[in-house]
Amino acid sequence: MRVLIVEDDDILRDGLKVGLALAGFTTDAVATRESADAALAAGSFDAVVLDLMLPDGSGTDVLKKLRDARDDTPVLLLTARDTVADRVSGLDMGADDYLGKPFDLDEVAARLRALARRSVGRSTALIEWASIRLDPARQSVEKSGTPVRLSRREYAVLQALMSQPGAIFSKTTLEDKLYGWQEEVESNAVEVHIHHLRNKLGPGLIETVRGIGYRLGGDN
Amino acid sequence: MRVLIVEDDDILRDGLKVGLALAGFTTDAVATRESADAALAAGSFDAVVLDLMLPDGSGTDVLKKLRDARDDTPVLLLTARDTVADRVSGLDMGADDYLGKPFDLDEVAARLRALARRSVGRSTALIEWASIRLDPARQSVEKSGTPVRLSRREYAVLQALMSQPGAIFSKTTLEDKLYGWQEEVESNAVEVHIHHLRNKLGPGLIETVRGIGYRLGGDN
DNA sequence: CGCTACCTTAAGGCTGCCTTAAGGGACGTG
DNA sequence: CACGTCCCTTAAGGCAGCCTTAAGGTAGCG
Repeated sequence: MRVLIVEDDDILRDGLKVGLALAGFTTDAVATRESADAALAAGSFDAVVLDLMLPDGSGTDVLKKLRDARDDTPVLLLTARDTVADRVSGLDMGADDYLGKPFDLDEVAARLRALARRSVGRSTALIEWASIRLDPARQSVEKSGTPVRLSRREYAVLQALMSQPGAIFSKTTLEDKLYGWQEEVESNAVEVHIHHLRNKLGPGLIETVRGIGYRLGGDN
Repeated sequence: MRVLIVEDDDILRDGLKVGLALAGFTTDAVATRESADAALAAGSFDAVVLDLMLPDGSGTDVLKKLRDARDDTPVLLLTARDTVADRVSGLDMGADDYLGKPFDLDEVAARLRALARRSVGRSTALIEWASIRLDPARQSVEKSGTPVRLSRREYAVLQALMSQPGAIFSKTTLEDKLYGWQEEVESNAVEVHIHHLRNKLGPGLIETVRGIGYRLGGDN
């Protein structure tokens, strides 16, 4: 779950970055309209947290540009001006949700989870596949009812795979979901995490599609 | 856009009905949990506006029942208790959005539009021919419903053939689809892959057109 | 009957993945 | 502040599966 944060206030931006990281999101943060456009054009995000007031323009411009490019990435608007008219116009402009400042970090995280969930066409908050159950809100995983301790990276890999059971994720795609720009990885880290996941969750769950990537498959 | 309103307060319910009608929605309104369950089981709605406090139970029960039935209809929760904890739990329970009372009708309408917008789309482009089904998104192939494991090259050959069922593909054309311009192949690799495909998918599917190439043909 | 195009099979090489282990950083604890 | 723990990354070696190649066999076509 990779999220782009667009917020010019340094303190708020860092707060969001830290808070969402704690909630299990991978984050990239920018402060200007221009860099937001660039980031959105370059990387693929699962959601965007977008401040309306930016130094070099309005967040609505970013939103409009995104939608004009037929990009459906869920967008959560943040704004100080919290009037109903603002909300309505923001939502009708293509935003998916709206929060007025001051906001609560837990609520931002919950709304992002709801948006991401809906964007892949799923309704329930729990994700289940074979004997595995994953709870995004609690960042917890169970196998056949017994809890399994996963590290953060392991959890992130599993969540990505379970977001679309059966779909194939290339190693590059998984890296994109695990790491922001800063922290680029130049190795087989994903392979190692997959290996640890297989140890903890049993064989047969994560299939290798040689030359292409990984996916959830079979059962057991 | 057909919306189900679940709200026990008569005044609020009528207000929602009128307001949403003015905003262009078709509405059905019920007042109890039981009738909400019945309405959801019977009709198909594009969205649900759901009050949490109902005379004969909680709105969360309705929500849970809906999601357990694998119904993805977007749900907008309404509630008087507007604490952050409530919102977070509501969203993580499978609701798509959340509004505290008092709310503004325009905002309800805008949020419903945002929900409905997101819930459409997502079509899978399967290619089918005879008893073979190919899913480009998953890079998977089924024969008569049972999955068939193909290697990357084999899959590439089959996808090429199925992209235009019945059309003839020369070996050169197929090679072009399999290999970049860099890596030239000087052998009968394509023939071998065709052979493996026939083994896995059965005879009769891939026809040889002597001197010209291959194509999908016949059936079975 | 000979030629050509294609089929079939098997073997070798190579790419990509798995596995393991070591080093370093973050975090908590004494 | 030092120490221990956990986790994450990096790197190296080994293994397996796939792809290609090549050689011999078979069917179509004159």
